[in-house]
Amino acid sequence: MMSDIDDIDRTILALLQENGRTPYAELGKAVGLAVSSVNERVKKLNERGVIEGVHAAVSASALRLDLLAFVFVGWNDPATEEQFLARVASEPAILECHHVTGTWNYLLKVRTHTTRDLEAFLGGIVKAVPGVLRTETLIALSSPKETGHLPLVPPTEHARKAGR
Amino acid sequence: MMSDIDDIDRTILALLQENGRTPYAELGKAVGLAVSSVNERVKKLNERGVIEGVHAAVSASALRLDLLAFVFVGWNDPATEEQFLARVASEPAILECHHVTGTWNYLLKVRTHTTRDLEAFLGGIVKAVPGVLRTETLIALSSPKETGHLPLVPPTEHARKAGR
DNA sequence: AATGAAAGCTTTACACC
DNA sequence: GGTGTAAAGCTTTCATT
Repeated sequence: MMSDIDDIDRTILALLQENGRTPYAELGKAVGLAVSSVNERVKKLNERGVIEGVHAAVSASALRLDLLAFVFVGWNDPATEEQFLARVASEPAILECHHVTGTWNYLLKVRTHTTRDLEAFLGGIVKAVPGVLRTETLIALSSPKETGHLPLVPPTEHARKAGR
Repeated sequence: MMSDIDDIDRTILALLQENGRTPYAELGKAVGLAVSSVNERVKKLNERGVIEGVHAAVSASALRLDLLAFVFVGWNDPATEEQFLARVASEPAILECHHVTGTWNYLLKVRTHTTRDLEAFLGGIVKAVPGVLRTETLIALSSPKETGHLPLVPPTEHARKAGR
């Protein structure tokens, strides 16, 4: 299959997920390949979209973005959705927006400096998007885990699951 | 102040958030500084922990991690928390774990291949951690926005807010 | 697909401002 | 703090297997 990801790719992905600037020499040592082979594999992982990008993780607290909130948003009129999504796209305080099952329409992950900023944000969402009827906000008191790192199951386990 | 982040730093952070491998020559052109100055600033941003790391973003769909779920977890006995957090730390399917306000204790963000894997995961959490009484799971049907990029307010706006 | 070697970039260190 | 320069390090390409 064209977009197959073998165990070597998984190891490379795991290392680059951890440190996106790991030198190819080090990746090569980890997987037992020459630098040029690693280069070719990484290039292909990028071309295939398996690697979507490399990004610096910036400290929220260093930016004083101390308030993390999850906001459920609901409406009755389906026409509300289009305007809501336009608002979501242009609002940098919204880190994530998920269409979820259950009684609510969407779940937002939002970072602001203070509760006052969050209040202003909530007012903005409800006021700026006609049709939004209700919101429910949960504040994150702490986040023991917060990573974008996907589970790259160890090669052996993966092989076992695939029935090999 | 020691950990002050000026407008030049913000521009650098915004560019590195977008592309963690932006060459210093390009960063320098964007902020009007020499390559060596950019190098020094980035070095300091790393040392100060403003940049927490650089990570490759791996495509969930390429790994067939097609199911994204938010799981609320609740218990009555406070002693449950310690074991729960140990379980969270060692479970790679859990991408995020937040201690939240409201009727639930924690909110988890979880990625699995299928509903079957999610079912196994939920059974594992409840069974493996004695004291966990209830869970509520929301499935993400789609995610119009999902970024770790923090809002780096434009320099002018920031300056205005700071009263300068 | 993988390899080593050469060429081309990028980062880093440093002397100076 | 910033700058340019030189050395070191990393990535990329390519002829070969």
